[in-house]
Amino acid sequence: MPQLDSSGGGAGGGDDLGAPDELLAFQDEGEEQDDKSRDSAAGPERDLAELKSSLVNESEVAAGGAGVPGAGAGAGGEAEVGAEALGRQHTSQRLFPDKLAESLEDGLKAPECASGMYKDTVYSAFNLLMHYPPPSGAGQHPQPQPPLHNKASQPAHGVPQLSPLYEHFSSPHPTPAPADISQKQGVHRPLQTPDLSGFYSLTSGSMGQLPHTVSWPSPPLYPLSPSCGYRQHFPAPTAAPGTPYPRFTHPSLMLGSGVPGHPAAIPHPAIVPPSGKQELQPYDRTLKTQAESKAEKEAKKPTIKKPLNAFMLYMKEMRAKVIAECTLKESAAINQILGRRWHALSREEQAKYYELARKERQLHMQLYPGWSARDNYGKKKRRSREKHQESNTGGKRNAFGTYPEKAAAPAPFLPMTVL
DNA sequence: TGACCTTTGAAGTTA
DNA sequence: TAACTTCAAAGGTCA
Repeated sequence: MPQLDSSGGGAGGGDDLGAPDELLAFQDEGEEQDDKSRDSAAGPERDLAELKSSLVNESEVAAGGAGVPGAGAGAGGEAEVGAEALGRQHTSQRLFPDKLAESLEDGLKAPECASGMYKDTVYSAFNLLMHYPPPSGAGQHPQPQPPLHNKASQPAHGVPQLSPLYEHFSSPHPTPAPADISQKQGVHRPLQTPDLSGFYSLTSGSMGQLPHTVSWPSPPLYPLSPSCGYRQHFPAPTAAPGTPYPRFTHPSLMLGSGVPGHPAAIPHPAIVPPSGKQELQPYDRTLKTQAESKAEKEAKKPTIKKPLNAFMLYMKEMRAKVIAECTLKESAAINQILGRRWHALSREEQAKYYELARKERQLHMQLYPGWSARDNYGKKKRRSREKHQESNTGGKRNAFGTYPEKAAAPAPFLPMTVL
């Protein structure tokens, strides 16, 4: 049983952010330890074979109209997938009629996909993280944090995405941000610990949002592979001698255009305009009423993204690897593989990501004390997904991602709740 | 152009 | 409090 939060409060020194589900998940993991041991012993080839087998079975189900429940999920170590995943796999099979299975088949055919599947899992980011000082640890000099009254009061371009924390650890150039910058530049919400500032950098996914006005050698700085966000293999930026390495590693440093003395303001990628469209030019704006402008302004408030959970961090790290190994590109297919790999991970391996995710949540809380996941509710339009699900499965997906009407598998976390 | 697909986990909402 | 819903990443796909 991994001691995520109970062993001295973890690396973060706080149990408050330890997600209950982590422990629950591990409890569940513990019950499946035998299965996982068998999985591990069998090696990646077995996993792939099962995955492939499941896909074949799913195709058979699709073709025959009625398959054998559970057969598609494989046997033995895949029991966890079994009934619980049946609904999802039915769904996926339904939604990716042949393409998904085909793409997965193609990917699995690649020898490197099977051979390298579980090798060389890189946890360098986590290892670095483990040496990371606690956010509000002893010896620090916490600065007063002005409360976050509302998002409108935030700097319009100062919203980091927490995942860069993770990415930053993989960076060959962990550039600690100067602690004094936040003070000099009127940072809205300084970090408690200057060390933390070094873990915020621009993410891969939104690099294109950076304006070209930024005066540094842009190409080498950003992750070239938007799919993985890795930075560790990127060449060092080639700046002129004496040119300071561009530092935008902290949201406090990513100041908006309204900040005096900062012509090269950098909107952080985590600040996602809801529409993704350019704002109206000033002369266009005159055409709008004040009310409309106000409403528009409200709608265009920067979005603070949710911190990534353990699985998301795992996906972010492993996605590129899976893509390279399996020559897959469809995220849906890749995510299926990653989901299975995630289940195949040992508890210790998963614990690393849980801990990493806990760190991200800690940082997120420190940076945005007033932020709530609720803030982003409704920002994504779910057009007719519910309708699709209901019509196709006869019911809504429950909290465990299953469809109770079809998959009556017990809740995986039930044992822990009993305990 | 933007929702959908797919995955798990966290957190919010609802009954 | 259990059950349910939404969002987080990612990129191809499709309406």
